[in-house]
Amino acid sequence: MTMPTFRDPISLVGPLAGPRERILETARALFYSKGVGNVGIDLIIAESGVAKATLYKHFKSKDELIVAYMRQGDLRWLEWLQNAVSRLAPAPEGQLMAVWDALEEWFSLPLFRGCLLTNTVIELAQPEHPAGAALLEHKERVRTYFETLAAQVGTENPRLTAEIWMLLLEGATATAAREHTPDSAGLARKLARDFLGQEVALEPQTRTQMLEHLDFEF
Amino acid sequence: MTMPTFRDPISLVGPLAGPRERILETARALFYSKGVGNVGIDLIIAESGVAKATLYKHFKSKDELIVAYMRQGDLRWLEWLQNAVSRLAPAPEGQLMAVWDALEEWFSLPLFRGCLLTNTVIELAQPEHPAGAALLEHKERVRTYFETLAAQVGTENPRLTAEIWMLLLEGATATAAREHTPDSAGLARKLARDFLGQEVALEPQTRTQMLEHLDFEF
DNA sequence: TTTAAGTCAGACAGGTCTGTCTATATTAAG
DNA sequence: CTTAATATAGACAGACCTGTCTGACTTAAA
Repeated sequence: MTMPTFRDPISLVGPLAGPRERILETARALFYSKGVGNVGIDLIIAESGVAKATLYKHFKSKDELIVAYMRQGDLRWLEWLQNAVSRLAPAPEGQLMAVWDALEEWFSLPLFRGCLLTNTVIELAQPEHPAGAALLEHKERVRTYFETLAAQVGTENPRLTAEIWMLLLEGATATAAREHTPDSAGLARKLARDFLGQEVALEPQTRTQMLEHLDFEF
Repeated sequence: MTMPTFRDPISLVGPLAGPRERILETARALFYSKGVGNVGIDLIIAESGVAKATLYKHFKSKDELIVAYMRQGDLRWLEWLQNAVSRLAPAPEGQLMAVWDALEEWFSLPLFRGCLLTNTVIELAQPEHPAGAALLEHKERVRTYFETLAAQVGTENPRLTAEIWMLLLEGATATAAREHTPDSAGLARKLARDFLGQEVALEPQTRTQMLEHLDFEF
């Protein structure tokens, strides 16, 4: 009498993924595009094909699911950035500036809507919510990554360089999301290049290699 | 039998303000601190002391109230910025850089939570919502103001300068809201100063006057 | 084959939200 | 004073939301 459980063989996350993965993958797509406050639990279970009791077995509350969604976004985005930078600039000298090329790719995605974690914290608007801490940890991870890239090319002050990269990242991201164009990546690249032109103190050979990377575009 | 209508003589907007002003003032405080999605109509009418039918007489829907809230925030914030800049730098040569001092004041407000319009657009997450157009118009107004300041001090490319000011504004605002400190204003000021140091081409006398303004702090 | 854990489907309670409506009270102009 | 416009208080419908619960089904290991 009862139909056998339906398992879509080509669903988004695949039939082999467990309920937790399917929930998180569905939450990622829906939360990011519509905002965490505009997506109900009922929609997530419908889209993921998971029972409501199963969702609440894996996540005690919607808030907990939101935090898990942010943690996942944290790791996934940073991993994507690092891969994109390595792909765009195989040589270490160009990686610090290749950040802006990677961001331009990100801004060009049709579904781009700004930083997942920043958007969530703004939407929740609750200073005590654990989402705030998750956001700070994410940005600190990104800043540290920038600092290693800066140290790699021998900038005078890798910490300052990383903080400037963060500021330009925030500005370019907010601008790209608002204007629906990736142009702000080019402006950030220009400011970053000007800064490096003043601050970088390298052995002449490495410096020349690096400045070659800075010259294309803009 | 019925109590006379109560009018708090020292209420936020004052007893003389009409219902529309009281609604907008209450919406401004509540929407900004808690987010437009986390504030119900019932709360606004309770805090403003206005009847629900009156609110829906002045605003056809909550969406319309949200847009009016954004338009008000647009004009008020820009007016505040212009006043702050004029106060901080009475001489025109210093006004372009005084923007960063004004922003530092803004970031230092206890209730600061980022750009009112940007936050609202992020929260709504609806590409077709008129809030998006209101945001673009606001930012264009700000950019134009920066361009006049840049032209005032004779920068080589006022348009480019204004766009850089916008990018740094976005970055510093997002950072200050996240970190709960006004420090990002200083970093934006440094980048802005470095840019002007490269780009400004003025008669030597004006240039000297301006660079004096750039020297304090950082 | 039995058993235990995990999953599914969906009803349900209790709350919140927007927007409408009724009925009364106030205000201002003629 | 009369009248028309406006404001007030609050009930209400209809929708949506989170989180709990029941009961049946599936799966895998003992």
